[in-house]
Amino acid sequence: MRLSTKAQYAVRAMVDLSLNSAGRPVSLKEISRREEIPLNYLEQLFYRLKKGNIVESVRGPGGGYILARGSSHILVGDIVATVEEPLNPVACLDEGSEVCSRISRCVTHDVWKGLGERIRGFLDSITLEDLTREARGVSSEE
Amino acid sequence: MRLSTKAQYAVRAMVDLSLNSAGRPVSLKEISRREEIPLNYLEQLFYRLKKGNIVESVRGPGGGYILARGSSHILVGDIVATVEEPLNPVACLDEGSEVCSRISRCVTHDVWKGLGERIRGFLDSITLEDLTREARGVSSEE
DNA sequence: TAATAGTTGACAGATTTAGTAAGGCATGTT
DNA sequence: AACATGCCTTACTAAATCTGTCAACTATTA
Ligand code: FES
Ligand code: FES
Repeated sequence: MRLSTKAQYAVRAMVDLSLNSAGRPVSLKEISRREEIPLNYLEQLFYRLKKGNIVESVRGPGGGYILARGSSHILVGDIVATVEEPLNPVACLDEGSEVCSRISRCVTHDVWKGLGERIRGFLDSITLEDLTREARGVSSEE
Repeated sequence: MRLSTKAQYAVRAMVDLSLNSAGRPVSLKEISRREEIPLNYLEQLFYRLKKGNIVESVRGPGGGYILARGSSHILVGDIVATVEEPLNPVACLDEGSEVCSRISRCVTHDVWKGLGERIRGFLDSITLEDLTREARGVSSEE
């Protein structure tokens, strides 16, 4: 029941982006340095994030990425779902999949379905703005 | 964010066990046949389930497994946690692990921690009895 | 036109998972 | 006592997934 590092990296990178973008685009190079995430790996992640309409890119010198919308409208669940395709606990929930077993029409199916809904529900209850605000608070504390 | 087949098999097998044990022990051979789960694989699972005090074994001919306590006191979360050791979404929650990054003392950490708690909370809210009852209902419906 | 920075696909190494194999042990039956 | 049943335990392998790297390309701006 592990989240992939993709998801962890993506969320951290998005917080970093939101935190350090003062109107201007932020390059992956910067994020890579600050967050210690391999640049090439970040590229893959942002490729997906862009296709998921979570960020927009600005090409050329001085370019980079910017948020596609206000951070209060970007949910952690969006980021995770975009980068880690099917957020379902079991394969049969994915799309055109068959039932896993015949016993009583698979009672356990509903359990996993409910679990998936809880997971999504929780991650969708947190916005990028929440994390950014918290990050600012934490770094000035102590 | 996938559950291992271990967890899926284990829960299904436990429902099967609870459903088919009328006081007498149920052999893994039976469960294996009914649920179409490889016998050797089941043995591994029940080895753990026994160590987790969820089932008890009866050796010798006519032996098998029985529930260690009433099905209303066995939580789905117990089964999953026993068979799929650390139920945490990220490694740093496990035990003696280091912090994943230094940015602002890792804001995302609390998110994953909360997620783990939700997952456990949900799975702990369902008992084996719930599933057994449902299984009985479903098979007679329709 | 040269430098910057994003875009995209291919690929390899490491790790994890799923499943198999095999031998041993305990218990009850004949 | 011998045998059959069925649990107990470890070891191993094949397959899938995950993580990260490489390399070549395209668009933009100074
Ligand atoms: S059919 Fe979905 S868990 Fe069995
Ligand atoms: S330290 Fe736990 S997620 Fe970063």
